[in-house]
Amino acid sequence: MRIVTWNINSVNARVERLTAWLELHKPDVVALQELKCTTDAFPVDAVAALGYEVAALGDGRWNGVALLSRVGLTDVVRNLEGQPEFDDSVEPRAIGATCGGVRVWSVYVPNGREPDHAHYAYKLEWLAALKKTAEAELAAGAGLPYAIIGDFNVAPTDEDVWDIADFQNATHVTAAERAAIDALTGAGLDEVMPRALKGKPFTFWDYRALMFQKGMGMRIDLIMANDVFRARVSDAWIDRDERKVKGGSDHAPVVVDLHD
DNA sequence: ATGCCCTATGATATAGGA
Repeated sequence: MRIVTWNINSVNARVERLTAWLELHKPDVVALQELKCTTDAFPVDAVAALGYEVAALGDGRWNGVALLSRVGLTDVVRNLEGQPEFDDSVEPRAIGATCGGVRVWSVYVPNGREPDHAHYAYKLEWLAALKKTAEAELAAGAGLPYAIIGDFNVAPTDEDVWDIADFQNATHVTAAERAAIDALTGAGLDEVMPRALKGKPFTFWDYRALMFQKGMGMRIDLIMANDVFRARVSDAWIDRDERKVKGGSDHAPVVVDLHD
């Protein structure tokens, strides 16, 4: 079983990239983030033609998450338990479903903007709600393989950015953000570390200033999974080739393969 | 020190991304 998480940075701007990737790598389950479209505007027909069911959640301009599956898609849950609001809005940043016997969540964690910005406090509250949701589901669950995958907007260690010296007073690397990721271990979730196919195992490279060409990336798209899931992992890797293509997203797909 | 690029939108600028 092949599962992938990919911040696609507008699903409609990249629908041809998406379908090409699906045809080439044949994933069973796909978690997308940053759809940048409404739920109704998701290109359902394009992926249905390749055998995928879709559960999408979007409100238009920013954010937006989806799950695609060709191994069943049931028990869909939209938003977190007690998900905090920003600007009086519950933003479309989380969707969960059971696909082929695996419980999967696609999440797009708030960016945080600046450490003293209200968005940063929101980010930490959001991660706390994510933990609560995971704890509640795992406590009620039937021992299914369980994974929260997506764009966490946190680099778990200093090795996960090109140069920690460039991140003074920056988000994504603060102790509080990393503690919020570490706290997911309390819910029974630990990272599945992907392989880099070349260079460092980064998953995001800013479009600006030739960051990709200079190897200046970050590892912020994560796979957080329970022990039952992790015991089935046969491989995990980052498709940096997809970041190279003209018209690609600024994030690379992160793939995890499970054996039966 | 700042912007570089890319996206979507009551668009002819702006906000957001990280």
